[in-house]
Formats: sequence, C-alpha cells, structure tokens
Amino acid sequence: MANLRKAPTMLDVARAAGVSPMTVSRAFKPGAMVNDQTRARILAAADELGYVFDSTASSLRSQKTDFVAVTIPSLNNANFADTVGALTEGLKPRGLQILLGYTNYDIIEEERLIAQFMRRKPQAVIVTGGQHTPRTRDLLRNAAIPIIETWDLPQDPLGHVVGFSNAQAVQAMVDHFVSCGMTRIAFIGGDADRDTRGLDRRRGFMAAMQRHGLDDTRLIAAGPPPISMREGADSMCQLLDNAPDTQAVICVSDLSAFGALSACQRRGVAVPGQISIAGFGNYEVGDICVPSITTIDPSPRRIGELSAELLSAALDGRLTEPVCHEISPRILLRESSV
Amino acid sequence: MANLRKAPTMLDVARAAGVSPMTVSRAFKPGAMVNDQTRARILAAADELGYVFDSTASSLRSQKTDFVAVTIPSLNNANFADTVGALTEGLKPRGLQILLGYTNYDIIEEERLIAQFMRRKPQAVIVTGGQHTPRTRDLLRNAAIPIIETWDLPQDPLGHVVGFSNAQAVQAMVDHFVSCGMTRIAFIGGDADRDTRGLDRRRGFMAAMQRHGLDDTRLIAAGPPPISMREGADSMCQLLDNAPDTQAVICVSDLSAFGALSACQRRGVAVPGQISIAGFGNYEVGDICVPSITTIDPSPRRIGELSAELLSAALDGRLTEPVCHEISPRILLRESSV
DNA sequence: CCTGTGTATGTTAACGTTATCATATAAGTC
DNA sequence: GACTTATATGATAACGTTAACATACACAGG
Repeated sequence: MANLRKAPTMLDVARAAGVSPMTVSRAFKPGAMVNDQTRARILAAADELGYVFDSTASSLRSQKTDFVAVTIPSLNNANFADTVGALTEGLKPRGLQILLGYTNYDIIEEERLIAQFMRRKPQAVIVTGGQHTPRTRDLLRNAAIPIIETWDLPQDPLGHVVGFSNAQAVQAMVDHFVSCGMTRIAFIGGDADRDTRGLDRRRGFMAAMQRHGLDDTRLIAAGPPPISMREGADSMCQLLDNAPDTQAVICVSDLSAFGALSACQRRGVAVPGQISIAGFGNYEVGDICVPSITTIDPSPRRIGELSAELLSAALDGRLTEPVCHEISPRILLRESSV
Repeated sequence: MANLRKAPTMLDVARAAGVSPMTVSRAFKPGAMVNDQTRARILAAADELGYVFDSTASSLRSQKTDFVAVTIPSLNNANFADTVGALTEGLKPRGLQILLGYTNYDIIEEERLIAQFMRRKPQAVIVTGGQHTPRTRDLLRNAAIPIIETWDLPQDPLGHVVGFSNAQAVQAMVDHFVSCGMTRIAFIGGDADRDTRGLDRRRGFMAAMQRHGLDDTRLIAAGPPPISMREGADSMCQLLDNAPDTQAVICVSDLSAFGALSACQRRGVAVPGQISIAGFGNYEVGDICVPSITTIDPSPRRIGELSAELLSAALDGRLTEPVCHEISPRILLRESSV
C-alpha cells in the first residue's frame, strides 16, 4: 500500500509534462503566468504521479511559511474557540494556516510555546492577553513580524491590540446591580495569579464597589484556572455558608455562574428571588439554562474577525503604526438577575 | 524595534563561537555529540546574536518536519478538545507539534484540509471518524506515514484505529431503559448526513428498539451539526408536542440533552418523573446541572492518550500491523433517569 | 610503539523549491 | 519594418540546515 519508491518532486512532474521545473512551480502558484493548457497538462501529470507540493521547500526558498502562530489559554473554552474559529475563517482566503497552541493560563508555558513556534518562522503571531515573560517579549519583538494581543488592553503593547478592558466590563455590571438598589454584592473567582483576565475582572469589581462606597470584600476564591462549573458550584456553597445575606454575585465566567446557579438549585435558594447571579462570556449554557444567566458579551468571534482584518492589513504593509482596536462588551440582562 | 538587518543564521553563530556550522547544528540537537563547554559557548553566542533556529530548513534537509496533522469536526466541542489535549501532552515529549484543523463535520472540508496539511509533510495524520472522500483516502494512503482514525470503528480502516462503536454504546443505553420497564423511548438528533457519529448513534437506537420489538420511530430531527443546546431544546419541544406519552429520550449528545432538560423545565415537565433524559459524551454540564444527566462516557482523553502511544510505537517502527484499539464507553446513570 | 576505540569537530553536498534574470515568440504601435 | 509591450518559458543559483563521510586527537590494552 505504502509507496516505497521515493516521492515524486517537481522535477519528475516537469519531465512528465515536458516542461522545466520552474514552469511546474508556476503552475502550482495561483495567479502566476502560465499558459492555461500548459498548466492543465502539468496538473494532470502531477496528479498521475501522485505528486504532492512540498511547502517546506517552498517556505525555505521563498522565506514565506504562511503560518500564523496563535496561542490561547485553553483549548477547551468556547470563548477562545470562537475567536480562533473566526480567525481561521478570516485568514483562509489569504492561504494562511494557524499554528495553534494553548498555554494552560501559564506565561511560562506561553514562553515555551512561542519559542517553539518562532522556529517555524510564522509570518505573524497572535497571543491572548497582554502579560508575557521578558523572554517572550524579546522573542516577539525581535521577530520583526506583526504581533496582535487579544482579549485585553495591555499597558505596554507588543504591537497591535484587539481587546477590551475586563475590569471596565465588570464595573458596568456592578453599576447595574447597584442601580437596582443592591449593596451586598460578591465576586467569585479571579483570585489566581495565572489568570490575568480573571484578576482584571475581580479588580474591576473591587474598584466599582469602592467607588460606590460598598463592601468590596465578598470575594470567593475559586482556585487556579481553568475555573469551570464545578468550581463555581463549590464557591457558591462557600458564599451561601459565609455570607448568606449576599444579594448578588458576579462570577468570573458563565461556566462558574452556571455552577453557582446549580448549587443554589440544590440548596433551594431562589435565583433571582433570593440572590441574583451574573456571569461573563455569553456562553451558550447561560442562554439556555433555567433561569437564563445575565452576562457580559465580549464578542469572541468579533475579536477573531477584527484580528484577521488587522493582520491582512499589516501583512500588506497597509499599517504603519500599531493599531489598538477596542471592543465594547455588552451587558445581557437575563432571568438570573432582578 | 524591528531588527532591520538580516536575521542571523547558523553560519553567523558559528563565526561568533569560532566553530563550524555543523557544530552549531549539533549544539542545537539534544543528545548530539558536542563538548559541553563548546555547546555552552555556542548557545551563548546564539543568544547574544538573537539567533532563532530555522525548523523549515532543518525539516527540508532532514526530511523530518515533526508535524502531526490532526483533524476534528469542531473546535468548539469539549469532547474533541479533550482528545486533542491528551494528544498534545502525549506527543510533546517526542517534540511533535500538532497541526490542528476542523472540518465542520464535512468530509469535503476534511479533504481540503488534508490536502493542505499533506503539503506540510506531516509525519503522521490523525483524523476523527472513518468516513472520507476517495481523494482523502488516496492522499492518506499514498503518504506512507502512520494514519489513525479515532472516535469510530471504520469498516475499512486506513491504518490504525482508536475508537468505539457509537451504535453499540447507544444500544446499551436503550437496553438499560428497557430493563427499567420503559417502552416508549425517543431519540433526538443523528439525522444529518454529515455527522456520521450522530447517524451511528441513531442507528444504534433503532437497532436496539427493533431488537426489543419496540417502536423505533420516535425520532426527532435536530438539523445539521453542530447539534448544541438550542437544538436540543427545540427538539424536546417538538417531542413533547407530538409524542407527549414518551417515557424516555436519548439525545445525540449531553449538550442537546441539557437543552432538552431546560425545555422540560420551562414547560413544567418533571425530569425524570414524567420523562427520563440521557445524553452522550459526559460533558461537564451534564454532571453539574440539576438534575444531573445520565450519559455515556466515551473517554475522550483516553482516546488521545492511546493515539499518542500508538503513534509513538508506529514512528519507532515498533508496529508492523495496523492496530485497532477499541474503547468501551461506560454508562453513567445520574438523576435525569429513573 | 602500534592498534583500536571513543570523543569531538570539520568538509562537502544535498534536501525541493523559487527569486531573479534572461530569452523567445506573438501582438500592437507609429 | 523597426520598436515597444505582453505573454510564456527556461537557466542558474540560492534559501539554512544536516546526512554522510572524513579527520584529529586522547587514551586504553597488548
């Protein structure tokens, strides 16, 4: 079954089609100047021989890999998956292929990944978040390729940015609850050093509470990321035990919010009657569950689309200055809050 | 910021360290024979110059890319993400890098992806499912590299297999419900040609119902994949309207099962009092929600781990024959079924 | 002292493609 | 009919690395 003779190269195809290797090369490059009939003859010969174009050799010679390196904190997260999905669609027309890696919310692991990716000579790099190790920053800066940081508004950007302020988004949610007359509001998650977006969200919560002159110490630690439903449920149990008079709780994500909701249901705590719940991320579960969960929609697909557009512009040299594209997350009020 | 002079190569590092390029090459290859001090000197020089190893050139010369191409139906699916996660971990020690692509449950798109991936000369290919276009099969067979098909037990495997029978798994669930005395059982999803695993699950349902001499026509179409919570909820509404005497419903996945559960809750239908619900995949939502959802656990991470082990063996030449590793999905009985 | 063995390094050419330049023919301009 | 312009193809060398082979030296055993 496996073909034992050496795989055919352009030279073999060229001989079979009676042309030079250069013409074969052109035949495989869309838009190159080749006679239509010649091209057809070449492609037929290639097909006949079972020839497969060798991107490795092409990349080496042309110094264009058509790779875009992308890192996300976790593969198993619908938000980041949505961003990557939109990014993939957006880059497909340009023939760019994504090298996807996940960091496990760890900037040391991110450094390892980026170092590995840079060896593949990607034509651009898209990372999640704005916090990186010094070596990661060096590697990216020295590469002289477009860099995009997403899902955040970094203090000192490496290049372009497509993101939003996680802190500000949560502050808006606090404002909403306060405007509903609530004063005893808690926050679940955002306690782990590694999850910088989680930290920002909790910081936003605390800042807003302080601004309103309210108690900002109803913080429930959910442990190291990824924070998912189980952690949300456990945290809610803790909250109900330690601060039963809490009127509303904001969770670091919809997943933990759903876990929190489930914990309430198991304990017979009425949502939103007794306590209001809000999440972050507009995950499907929060839209479907009963009651549906109030959330903040950061438009993950939009982030991917905008990043793809930005990258296209940058690769075409249409960008002279670093661009910062700020997204405005929207609050979606649903059944879990009064 | 961007370094404008040409990026340094091994030759530059060699000059700086006072050795030949070949010694630099060896210094970057773990396990190669280089004097420890020489290596240290070389790595220091490389660091000083900002040298980044060029995998493209290395791959071309050595004919080893250290790429493994992997295709899954959807990025945004915790089951496949788990498999890919375990796969990544398992392949990391070997220095293999995953080229990940998703097919949108479409074998035409799979063909496009595989064709694109083969140009990168991966050292192995792992695909989801056992159904492929003829051209995909040709491309994979002719590549003379290890192939693994997962999440299925193909009729005519391309190479190795790590999977299970989706039909059989659902049959076991039907058997369970029947053993509980139920006779009016429905199935949601598995109607779309594109989702072959969904089709198999529905086929398994029908086969089991026939075997028990029961009505196998309580089938609710959920439309094209991906079938998620929304589709599950809509389908449940249809079921409750058209066959209100149904005693149990098996859903093509936990996501649709959760949607179905939510629909019941909105309509005031007691689960499992009035109707039992079962899903497939052991997604976290089914474990956390109230009531928790009876499901079938296909061990997605195990599939990834086994695939990684199989690949290691195959790449070491320790495998002479194609291997078929069958997983045994387990039924997890939970609160949503009597 | 010779030979064998292991360690450490160097030399040469090649992996398969394409950038670059050169060439050839056809078609349009005045 | 000489002169530009466009179209189509070929020849040559190079991208940055490493496989394969060669070399040099140290040290062991006889």
